[in-house]
Amino acid sequence: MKSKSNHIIENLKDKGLKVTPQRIAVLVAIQHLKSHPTTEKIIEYIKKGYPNIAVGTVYKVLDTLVENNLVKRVKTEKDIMRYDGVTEHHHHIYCTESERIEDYYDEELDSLLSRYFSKKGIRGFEIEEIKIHIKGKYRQT
Amino acid sequence: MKSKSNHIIENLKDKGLKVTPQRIAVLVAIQHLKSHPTTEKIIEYIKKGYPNIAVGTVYKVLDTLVENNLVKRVKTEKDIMRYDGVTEHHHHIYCTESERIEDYYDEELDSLLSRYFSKKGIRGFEIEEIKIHIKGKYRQT
DNA sequence: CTGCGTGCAAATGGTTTGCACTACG
DNA sequence: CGTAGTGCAAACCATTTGCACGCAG
Repeated sequence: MKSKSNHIIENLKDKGLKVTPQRIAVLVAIQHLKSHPTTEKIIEYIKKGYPNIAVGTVYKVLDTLVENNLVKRVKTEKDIMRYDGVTEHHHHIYCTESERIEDYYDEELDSLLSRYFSKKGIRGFEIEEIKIHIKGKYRQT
Repeated sequence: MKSKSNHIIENLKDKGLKVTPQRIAVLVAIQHLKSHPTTEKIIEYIKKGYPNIAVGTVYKVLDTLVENNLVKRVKTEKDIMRYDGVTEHHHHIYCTESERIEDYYDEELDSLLSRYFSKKGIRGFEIEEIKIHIKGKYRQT
């Protein structure tokens, strides 16, 4: 917990952002919840240890964090926003039966794709990032 | 236009949905607008030729169409919904400088991916669909 | 100190809902 | 004809905003 907070504090400082308990709380919440939480879930979690935080503040903090790439917004077909605390490149697995969204890391796939697109390219378009959305069902093994 | 409407009517009938002018108007609008329009854009377009349509009706029609796979919701990092009238499998190119979202078809890529995943798989997960999100910038040629 | 960040509460705006009415099949 | 679909307007609810206060740098 200490080391996590330190890491978080560094990240904020590196971006020239003021280090406030609210920002730390939001980052800790996202890391702890892991499951690409909604703003609601984040607020719910934070309120346990910090009942006075304002809802508006959480939204503002999230905006700031997204602008500074400390957190990402997750693409969804719903109109409720979800967040991702993992900043390294990764893909997402969407379960069609639940709200679950899992991370998917695959370097082999990444290099396959980057090879494919560096050869093929897209006319008039400069590719910055390629993310895969895998849709399907989890089955009990 | 005639042929388009006929095609649309068939699609509705095939799903066992009643064929109403409102549903036709929504489908025509999405096809005509092409650019993965927001609900607002769809309503704006329909009102030109059909000023009395109710906003609520358009939302209900869109829900019905999505449920019946005649239209898809487009994943976005914004909380405003966008729609896609193309039901064949395709990918999306997101421009980071504008709101543009373009379709991307690539059978070679599709078979590459399906080969890759049929070999590799994901433990405990049954893949239904793989979609690629390509993020970057359009450059003037 | 000095302004960025927060708390609070009201406002916004896309989307949903309930109900009486209409028209598709 | 009977019911699925529509129009309308009020309700909803996630998110935004404005402003006074407080704390990080």
